[in-house]
Amino acid sequence: MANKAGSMKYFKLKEDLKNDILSGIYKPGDKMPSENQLARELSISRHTVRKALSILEDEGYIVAYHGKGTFCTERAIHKKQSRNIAVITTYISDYIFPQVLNGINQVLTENGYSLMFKTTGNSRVNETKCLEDILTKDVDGLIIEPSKSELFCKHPNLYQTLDQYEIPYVFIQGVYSEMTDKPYIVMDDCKGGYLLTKHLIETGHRFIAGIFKADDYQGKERHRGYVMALNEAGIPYNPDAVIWFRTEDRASKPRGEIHRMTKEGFPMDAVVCYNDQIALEIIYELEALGISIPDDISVTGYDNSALARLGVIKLTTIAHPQKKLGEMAGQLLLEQIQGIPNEKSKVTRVIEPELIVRNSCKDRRRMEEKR
Amino acid sequence: MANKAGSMKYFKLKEDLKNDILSGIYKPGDKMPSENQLARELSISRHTVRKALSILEDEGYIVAYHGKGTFCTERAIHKKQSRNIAVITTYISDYIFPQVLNGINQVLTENGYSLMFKTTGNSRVNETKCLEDILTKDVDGLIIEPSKSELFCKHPNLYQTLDQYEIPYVFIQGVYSEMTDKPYIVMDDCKGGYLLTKHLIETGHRFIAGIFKADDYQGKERHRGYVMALNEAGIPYNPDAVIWFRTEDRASKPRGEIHRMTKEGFPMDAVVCYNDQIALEIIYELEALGISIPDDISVTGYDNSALARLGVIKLTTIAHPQKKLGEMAGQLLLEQIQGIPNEKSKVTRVIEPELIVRNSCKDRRRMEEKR
DNA sequence: AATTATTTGTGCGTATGTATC
DNA sequence: AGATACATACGCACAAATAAT
Repeated sequence: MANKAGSMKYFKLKEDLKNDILSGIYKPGDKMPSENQLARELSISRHTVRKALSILEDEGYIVAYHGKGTFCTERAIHKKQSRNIAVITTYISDYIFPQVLNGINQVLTENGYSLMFKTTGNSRVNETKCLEDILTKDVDGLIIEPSKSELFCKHPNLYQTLDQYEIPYVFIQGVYSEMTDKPYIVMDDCKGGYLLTKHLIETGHRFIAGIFKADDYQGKERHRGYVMALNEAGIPYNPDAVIWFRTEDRASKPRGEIHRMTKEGFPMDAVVCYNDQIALEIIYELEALGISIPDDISVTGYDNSALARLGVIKLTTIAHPQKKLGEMAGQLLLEQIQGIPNEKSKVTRVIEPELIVRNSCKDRRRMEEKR
Repeated sequence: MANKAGSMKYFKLKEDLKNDILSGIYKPGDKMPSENQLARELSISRHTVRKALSILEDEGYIVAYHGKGTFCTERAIHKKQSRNIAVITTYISDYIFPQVLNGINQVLTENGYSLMFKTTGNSRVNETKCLEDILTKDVDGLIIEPSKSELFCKHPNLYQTLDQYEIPYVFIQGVYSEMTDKPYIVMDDCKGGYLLTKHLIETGHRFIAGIFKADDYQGKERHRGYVMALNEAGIPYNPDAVIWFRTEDRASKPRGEIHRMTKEGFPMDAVVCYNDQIALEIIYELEALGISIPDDISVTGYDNSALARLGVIKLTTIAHPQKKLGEMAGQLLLEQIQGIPNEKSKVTRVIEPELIVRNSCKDRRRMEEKR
């Protein structure tokens, strides 16, 4: 009897208690009213009270101790603490990623987390899939290297969902331009491009070509630094001296274009390359055309990868503290997870680039002096 | 009353019913006895029956439909299909691992799985931790590269637990000698060592030193092949010509010993090295001592890593189909997961080694002919 | 050191509501 | 309409753990 509209008393009680907890009436650690007390005050049976409490316990809001009482859970439990963290990168085995992953792995396993890895192959469709997939698992946090970071973010809604679930995330290597208010760790790629170009200018180069990646943050930034250095030295910027490539034509376009420019007699005494990989390809291409590196043309790389040190021609490049980047990302994410939400959410860290001079560039001032 | 030893009737009933389901008395889709029927037959109250059933429903073994009845869940639920797979390796960024992980990643993500990575740093204590940790998460399968695989397995009980939970696992790179009945994928390292040594013998070498890793499967196997080739050619095996090192003294011992042997005038015209990394270190050490490679001493590597191709001295080595190994491991694990358990559980695949000849070895027959 | 009150955990019996067949 | 089965709810009794007396 006495049971019409607001049926399912246990459900209503459960919801009421949950709201009381969430609104702070019962604070973490507080003792909840005893079962008998609730039953008496609400004029319902203890059995019904127990059912409601049992559900709340399953959901993690309260804990019952035999003989002591029922207590509101210490740290808001709706955060399930899976101690899993997801890492999404473009590639897993290429280039600098192994070391970055190594750094992430080290910091986070030291803190008792397990890592889940996913790769996008620099495809935004895959990035969407990865994010959706991760939302079905439960992870405490996310480190993500955006795919084609210079294009518009394709799925802001997924990041909103992450925010709703209060799953912190940290960008590395690049950021979507609309999301720069989120925590991210990048190298100052602009300054890196600037340092390389400035070094070439200071060592007597005047016709400096550039090869940059069009569809990521780093490419655009390195190009920006390249332009800054030229402007600063009063050398006019020539768009025809810049080759833009994308993920899709990575393997063919830079070599093809440099081949064409050489054949057409485009004046060049140096090439600033997007990274070490491209630099080596350019060197092979130029040497195949009978051009000597660095005697005829100087070439710079970026990242100081293993490739830069091992060949006959050792690349002048920018040091990329790969493992350090991973460690910093792990550390920043830990702070996001442990720290109070809605506070210092705009943390960003920038890694300073460092110029490494090797023998892929020639100091052309001496030649002038010798004349 | 009537309540002594087998206390907690609901618990006992829950366990009994679970066993009945697992042992096939109730098959997926079957209708379970009604609450009243169970209560009557077991002479317990319906309330107690309900409690037991409610727990089983939470655990996913049964589903209750209002007004219809309670049914055994379709696909045996105790296999929770988390679609997570764990990968445990010794290292993550070193050497050939990135490519192996790449292969695993590709095959398994294509099949809708997410990967969880853990590294041991080749420490068996860490391997134990990783396995324990993985048992707390739920994974559908496990790919593991054993740490110090030539030593006795330190935690057979953990693998037994995996068996109990019916979590399939696949070994890569090596196997604990007690567990060769488990599925694993390894290269025929013995044959690889044999091929390298045989090649050196055929090209006129007679004083062939060897450097091998003592604490893993691969090291022992490669050494075995080295000995086989020597025996076959009638060259006596000289233990003093073999340097054994372990994970701990990896960085110092091989270089130190080869230095000592050289200084002592130990006769050598070739060195078979455990892998490319060691080979390069030995080359540096020997060249620092004024010995020319390959003119004075030939050196072989193993794995055909990026290191083997990039230097001035390009290593004669054994091709390691790194990505392929990862793909095969992923494939084998998928078969274990999808296949009927207790069937073809002894699947093992061996990768054939392939000799790659480069310029770190000299053909000394020509010298003899010229005389 | 033993007792007592309080509180949660287990179990029984009953009644009513509601969905399915 | 009626039988069956699960869902919700009430009341009671006792066990076991805890804390205070």
